[in-house]
Amino acid sequence: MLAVPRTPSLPADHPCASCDIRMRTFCSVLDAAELEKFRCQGSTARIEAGRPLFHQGDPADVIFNLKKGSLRLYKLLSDGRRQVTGFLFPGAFLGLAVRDEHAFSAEAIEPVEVCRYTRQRFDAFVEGHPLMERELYRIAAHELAVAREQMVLLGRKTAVERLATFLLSLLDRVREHEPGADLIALPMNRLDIADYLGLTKETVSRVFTAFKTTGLIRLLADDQVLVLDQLRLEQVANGEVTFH
Amino acid sequence: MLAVPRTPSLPADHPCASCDIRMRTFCSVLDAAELEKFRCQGSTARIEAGRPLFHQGDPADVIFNLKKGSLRLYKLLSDGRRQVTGFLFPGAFLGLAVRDEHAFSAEAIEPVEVCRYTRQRFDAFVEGHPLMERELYRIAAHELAVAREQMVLLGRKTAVERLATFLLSLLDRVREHEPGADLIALPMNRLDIADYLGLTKETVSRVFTAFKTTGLIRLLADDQVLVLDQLRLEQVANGEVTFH
DNA sequence: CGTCCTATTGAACAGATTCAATTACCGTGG
DNA sequence: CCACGGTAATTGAATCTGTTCAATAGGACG
Repeated sequence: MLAVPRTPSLPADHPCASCDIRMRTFCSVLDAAELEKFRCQGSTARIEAGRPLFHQGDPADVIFNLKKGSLRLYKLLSDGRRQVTGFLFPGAFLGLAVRDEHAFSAEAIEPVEVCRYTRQRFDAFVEGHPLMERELYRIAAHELAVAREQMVLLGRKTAVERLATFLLSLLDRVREHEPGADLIALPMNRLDIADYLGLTKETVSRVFTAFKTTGLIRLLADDQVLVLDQLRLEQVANGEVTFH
Repeated sequence: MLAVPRTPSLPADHPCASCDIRMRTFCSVLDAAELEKFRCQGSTARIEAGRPLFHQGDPADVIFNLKKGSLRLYKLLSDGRRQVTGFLFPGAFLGLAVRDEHAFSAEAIEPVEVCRYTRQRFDAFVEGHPLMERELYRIAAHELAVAREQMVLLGRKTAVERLATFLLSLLDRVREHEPGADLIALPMNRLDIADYLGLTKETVSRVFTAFKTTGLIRLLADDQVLVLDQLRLEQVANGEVTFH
């Protein structure tokens, strides 16, 4: 469908020992026995940094559960312009498309570990569990809300507001696991961030510098960002501060 | 939650005689008796042009089924910047949020007729119909795909590409009902279109003029657009033509 | 026919991009 | 441990697309 460079298919299967990251989400809707029945039907695969899980247009016959690492999801225009529609982190489900073809590409940003289920098997499992159906709907509706929030960012926010918003969303995610944390990992590069925020990598870089020199953040080694002034970052994200 | 001007609540109820536009969609998953059971539990309301159905932050306790007219959905930033996240046309469902508060506002663009169901009643109905659950998931997943396509438009397309894409999407919609048609109704004004495409009303106006003078479209009275050269409009939408 | 609102057009401006050059960083090998 | 090489990030300057502000034209309606 799209003329994008293909890499060979995923590495060979080996049994999945503990693919229960996302499964925990389903604990609330499935009893232990049912959960166990589904838990280890998948197989684990490791994917190295930069490698695709699938491309836009590929048949959507596999469901992924991201166990380790991070992914970028993106869509391409025919001339190569790219829009990153999202980043995925451990616990995320991927491949829940209704269509039989993927509408976007997924690539590993860092070395990744995923648990894979055939769509057939996943569908069969869901078939017998109406509450799973509801949970899937809940997930889709949440992603829809996130996507619409991103539409606001892309359509109406300035470069400075976009990056501030992005950093705060990453901070939120970190704090789900470590309340009070102020250190953000940035596994994706500037181009990824730019293509996610509808900017260029140069603009992203410049805004990072501006945030740094005004004392909002500190850029550390190993792709890490320390948030120094969350309050002002929030004001910047909401356009409550002119910033120049 | 948001300081937006409120208008009084919806006009008084009156019985719904034939709220079956969207119900047809569910025919595939419900038998006739079940469908009938749900069909007329709603009440019809008329809303005049410019009036809201609900605002961002309002409790999401009503489900709407759009029977006549068109709606704009939008989100506001605190300083008044607006992002229109979508336009709704007859047959559309609205209010299917998972959260208990609306994440966006909905306003009538033209005089509108909706069928309303209480969320409570709708949920109760869905509860007993697992296939409905699946259908709702299907709808949400489709809207998610549309939202991501719009992210590409907002993040990576030029003004000219955006408007061409928009016109073609409207043309698609028209042709679902009238194959081969080339006349598009534009009930929304330039500002609505601009806020949907992440542009200003002036830019939208300028691009309309450019499309007109290059023979792509003709602007007719009564907010109608005649598509004269669909092929070239598609090339423009896909950036295959420089256009200047 | 006049009023009001929307749409169009024009001209100056600004934010972000583009293109180019420099610097920083990281892994590798000596 | 340090020099080297390659990639990514940063910085600079010119350019450009789209915005802003302002004025004019058009259209619906009383």
